[in-house]
Amino acid sequence: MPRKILVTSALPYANGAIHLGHLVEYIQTDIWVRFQKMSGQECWYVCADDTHGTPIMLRAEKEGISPEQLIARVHGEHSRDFAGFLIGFDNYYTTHSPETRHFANDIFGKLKAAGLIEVRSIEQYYDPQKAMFLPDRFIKGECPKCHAKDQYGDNCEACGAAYAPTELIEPYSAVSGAKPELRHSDHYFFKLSDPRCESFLRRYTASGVLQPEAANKMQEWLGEVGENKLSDWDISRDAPYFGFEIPDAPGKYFYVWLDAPIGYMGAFKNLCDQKGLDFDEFFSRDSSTELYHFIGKDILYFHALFWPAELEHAGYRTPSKIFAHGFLTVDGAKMSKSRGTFITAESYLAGGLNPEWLRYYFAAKLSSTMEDIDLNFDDFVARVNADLVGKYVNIASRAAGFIEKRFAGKLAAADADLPALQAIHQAAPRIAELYEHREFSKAIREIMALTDGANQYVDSVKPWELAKQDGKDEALHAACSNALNLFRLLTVLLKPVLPGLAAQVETFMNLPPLTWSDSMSCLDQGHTINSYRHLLTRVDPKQIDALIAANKTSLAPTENKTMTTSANIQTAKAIPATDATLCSIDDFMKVDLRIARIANAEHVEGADKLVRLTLDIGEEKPRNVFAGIKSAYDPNQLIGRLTVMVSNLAPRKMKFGLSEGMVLAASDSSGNNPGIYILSPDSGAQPGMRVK
RNA sequence: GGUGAUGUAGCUCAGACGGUUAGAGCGAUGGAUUCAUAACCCAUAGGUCGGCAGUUCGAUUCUGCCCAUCACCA
Repeated sequence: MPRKILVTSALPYANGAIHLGHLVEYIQTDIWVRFQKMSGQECWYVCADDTHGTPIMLRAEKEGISPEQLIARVHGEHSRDFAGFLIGFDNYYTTHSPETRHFANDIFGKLKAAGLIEVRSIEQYYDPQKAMFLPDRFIKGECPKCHAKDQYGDNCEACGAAYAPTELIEPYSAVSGAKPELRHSDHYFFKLSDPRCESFLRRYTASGVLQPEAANKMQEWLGEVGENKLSDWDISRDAPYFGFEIPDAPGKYFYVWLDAPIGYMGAFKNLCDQKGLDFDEFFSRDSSTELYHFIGKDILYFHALFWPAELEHAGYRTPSKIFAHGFLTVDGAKMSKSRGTFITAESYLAGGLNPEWLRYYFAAKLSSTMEDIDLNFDDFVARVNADLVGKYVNIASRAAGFIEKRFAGKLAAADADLPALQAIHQAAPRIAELYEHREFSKAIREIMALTDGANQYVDSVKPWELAKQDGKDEALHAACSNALNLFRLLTVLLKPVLPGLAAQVETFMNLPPLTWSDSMSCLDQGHTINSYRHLLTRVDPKQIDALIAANKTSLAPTENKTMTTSANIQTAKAIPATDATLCSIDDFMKVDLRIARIANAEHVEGADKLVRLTLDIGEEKPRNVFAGIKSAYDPNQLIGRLTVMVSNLAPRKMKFGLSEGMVLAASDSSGNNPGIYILSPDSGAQPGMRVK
């Protein structure tokens, strides 16, 4: 009997782009789900956009569109980004849906009937100009502790102090700038302090649904027995608010954090309706199915306290496990827009980087703990290139040519006793355990050790020598067939992480979709493969540079200046050029070519062909250069690239400003081949280096 | 400020219930090789396990303090 499993990732807010930090979670979840599906379990993966709340409302207003239009657009963007990273949701829905509204009303009604909802008057800042109550984040003022100006209403970024918005000195509305006034309003509260909730949560959080670190954290929030540290949760907001209006409470809306997790149910209900699944089988109190939430550690509070308490007391099942992961840092530091490390999913894909590189890298670093993981770009390049291209893909590349050329694509029987092959068969169940327990980094470590074994095998039988010797056809056939069998097995093990690559391998090797049980078998004698094409390219460090540059919101001043002044030109005597069409070395040396970093590129208003480039060649001030490449390049894609410029070309005054040099580009002067191609140096070149 | 996590070779990480020479991959260096996208194979070098103090016959592993980084404090 397959297990029946429902899996969710946290709902991304419909107010911003998906970035690499988000992707840690979706990739982690997706790998786990793919592993379950490959293993024959009935596993459903749902998610949705989190669409409600004041920030959405205000953002839409600012853009001059309705909130519905905004969330529809963002839903498209998010779906595109997730698809680009091969995140295989069974349903990617929205919380602004009839299903979510239904369950929000339903849960609220049941909690109310259970006496766990209370109406209470609270005092809150109100913006008289916008005629709305202000969330803490929309009130600014002077920090009461350190007196830093323009701090948010919940805590101070300067000194880290936490306080209530009413403690701010000289508060003002971040929406209108008006001075907010305190007003009373009735709010609905979920009575988390009720003894029923407390005793349930003590049991629940200690029952093994949480990672040990998370359970400890909960203990801290729950306090000692009898301490009753839990306070009631304010779940309503006043109009104007983009969300669901509370039944029988005109002008009162569910707080976005109430309906967000309920969105899991909404998304799943919607899937059930599409697929004919039984919703109750997964959500009724006595359900024997499994429910898992993958989340970031920052939202543990909502998922481990509020959410289970709501479900429990509304008569639904509670989550089987809550899996919290850590944050992503980039090159050891928090993601930063100014450093260009706040990298969006869109820019990664647009830069031509392979999503499976990132999937592999994250897998190689993820564990079951809440520890943060670091994306170190040097490590990223080294790891992807060495492990995936150098080791794994290399096995197929080494063997496929011989099979194709010498044996018409037909495989010989695999040697079942081959140690490298046996090692994989034996390791597969252990690796399955590691996937199951979300110890992906350990799984990858094991798989790569097996991959090393496969390369060692190829090295030991030396097919390239066999190929040159007469009468060794059988040995050559066996060696390459074994290698390809090893490659197929490794592909099975990597498939949860690299589904796209695995699909390519399935095509190349002429296989039905690989499942986990295939890790225990070998291909039949005579199995025919298709011709091999490169499965994966290397990461070029230049792509990383371009990616970071493309994500820089404001250009930092030029770093790592290279010196350009001491060019130290050789003045050796050259043989004078005899032919007028030839150019002497001296002539050539007059042209001072430099490696330039395109610090900025932009359209030129009114120009048909020109792009304005800001080029860093290590000088104090970057050069302004106009290049006639508009027809071939989108300025945004140029930013951060290295190219070659003539740095000592006489400056030329143009209609749009002074051009202080030129960039080199290739084009076909006959016009037979359209297009313009600017040059790129090999990796390692630095801005300011001379080209000669 | 309080609480917690982390700090091990150039990089990314394992590990040690305290005990002889602390591991892996990558990188570096040397060799071998050329089937494979200069990939692969073999070997070598590199660490006083963040700092200080304590417990102990013995600590990198336990305790305390300190430093750094990160997170949480609804």
